[in-house]
Amino acid sequence: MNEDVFAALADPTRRRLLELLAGGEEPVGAVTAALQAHHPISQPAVSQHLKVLLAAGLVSVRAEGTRRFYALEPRGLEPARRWLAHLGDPLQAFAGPLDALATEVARGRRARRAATPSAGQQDAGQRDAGQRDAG
Amino acid sequence: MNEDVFAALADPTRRRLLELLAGGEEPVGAVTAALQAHHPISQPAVSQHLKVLLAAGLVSVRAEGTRRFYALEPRGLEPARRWLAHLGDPLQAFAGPLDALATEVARGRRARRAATPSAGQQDAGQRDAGQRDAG
DNA sequence: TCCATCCATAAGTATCAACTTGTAGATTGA
DNA sequence: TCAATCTACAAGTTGATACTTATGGATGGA
Repeated sequence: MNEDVFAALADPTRRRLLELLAGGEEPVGAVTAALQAHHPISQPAVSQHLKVLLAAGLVSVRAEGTRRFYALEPRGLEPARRWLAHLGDPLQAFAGPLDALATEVARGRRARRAATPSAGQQDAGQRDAGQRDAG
Repeated sequence: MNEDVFAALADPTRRRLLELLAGGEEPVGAVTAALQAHHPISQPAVSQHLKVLLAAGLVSVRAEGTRRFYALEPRGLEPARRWLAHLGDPLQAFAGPLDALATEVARGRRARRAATPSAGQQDAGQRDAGQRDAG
């Protein structure tokens, strides 16, 4: 649900946590021990990473006794997957959100093409970044 | 090539740059202008972002005159795509890399069960990494 | 040659993020 | 009730990173 998914995935420790949870739900202590087998890390640090993953919708929690079982939430990865897929299929992708940007870029191309190359094109673009060709 | 691909993708400005370049190669000035249509950002900042994307293998450059054309490098996204795909297919994925970790997790469970904890709690678990229970 | 343009690098700042230690809340067992 | 265990929160530190302005190198036109 969150487009901060990529930010959550940026940390290698968090990616390792997701890999661990891909095998099934685990309590915090178990994944902490698993991480510690690789490199020293404190239990609060793991809790904080899990919190980030939870906020990003990449994991879910279930309490049982004193333990909290975290599980991978596969649907949370969909925004990332979709974004990557669309970037490979630029034909129809990003039509909406990129509309304005595409317009800007297209203007740049036109400017370059039609340019009476004596005048700067981008300087105008940078300074005049207010005008919009909204069309 | 780089597993820092996720780190490169973590920044929204860099993602927007990739979206812009998905429409075809563009010189720095054009993408700078496009970004500036959204929010103020300096040209050096854009250059720095492009440098990060280049290091991550997500874009390529081509010099032409005074301009440098950046283009999306679709193959650079493959590690990210693959990682996401494998996480969705946990059945066979990560069997190798996660083997050791899974072992650790299992050992942690056993340790918790069998442990005679006199002092530390899970600290003992990571130090204890010697006993093996083949059952 | 001189100047303008395009872009990258340098240097400095400020915000953010990952980590630590310490501790508190919740649950379980004696 | 008391002690032990599991986990999250609080506060503080440190390093990374995203940004700025200033500037330099390269190219192209007059």
